[in-house]
Amino acid sequence: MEDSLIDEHARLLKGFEGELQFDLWLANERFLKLNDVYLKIENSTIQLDSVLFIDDKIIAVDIKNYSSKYRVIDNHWSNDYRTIPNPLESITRQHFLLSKLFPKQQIVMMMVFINPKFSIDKAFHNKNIYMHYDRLRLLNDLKNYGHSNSKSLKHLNHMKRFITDGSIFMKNYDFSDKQIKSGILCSCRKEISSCIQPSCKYTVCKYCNTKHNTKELIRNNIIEWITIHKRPITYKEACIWCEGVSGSTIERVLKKYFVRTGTNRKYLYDLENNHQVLK
DNA sequence: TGACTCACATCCATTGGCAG
DNA sequence: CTGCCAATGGATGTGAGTCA
Repeated sequence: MEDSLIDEHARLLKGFEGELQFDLWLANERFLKLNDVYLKIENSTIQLDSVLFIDDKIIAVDIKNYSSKYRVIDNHWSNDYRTIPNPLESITRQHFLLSKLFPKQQIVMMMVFINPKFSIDKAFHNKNIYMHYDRLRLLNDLKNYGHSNSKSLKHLNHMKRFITDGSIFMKNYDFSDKQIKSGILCSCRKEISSCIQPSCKYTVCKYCNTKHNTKELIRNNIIEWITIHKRPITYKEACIWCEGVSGSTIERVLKKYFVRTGTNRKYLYDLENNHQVLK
């Protein structure tokens, strides 16, 4: 593969990981939601990482998985390796195009910088911008909009009419499991299987020192697998995916946190609230 | 048909977490 | 600090499906 394609692939994979992380933020919420949608509106195409439909509001969330220190220079952001256009400006264009589908006052634009390693030298004054430590504030803000109802479903169906396949953005990238490594990931996206100690309820990440409940760590990794593959997981697949964790523990996690379907040797484990992910 | 595999279920010694 | 209890991994058993 050409270097530029490898870079592009790494960039897309990173963005994808950010979206998965955001899914975990909302794992216990019951909002109508579309992930990674491409909308064709009057000959323009926009990509939205996540769209939530809560009461009469359409909440478009742009998820950024930047992982370094940025400086604001004029209308650009710079780190040690690159300079990018101010990402906040893309929101304006998305808002403008979305306002052709829905009344402006019903559209909420949000941006989430989900990676703990991201920092910027200027404070944001927009309350709809969230940092990695703002999960609870974001959940609280979403709940203040109400809950998903028939109005939300109507909006979702209206948006679906404008969905395009996104091929102009994605080219021919393949995110098959061959390219995604197994193992337990911390919220800092480092592989921490080696940090899991036998008989220990908690696991401390050696990279970011975050203390995790081991079962919840395993649960989140399995949710990630289900999100990636868009289907329930088998016991064996969970064992392979959670490399380094004993089969007994994986069994207990599957039993405790997931819904089992199928019969005899064809058991599948799915999310308890899978219906909230509509795509 | 029998050996093998899979997906648990059960048991048990060991260990960590935490209340008192 | 101590002791209780919950959680752990490993060993073993079981029943159903697969394959030669």
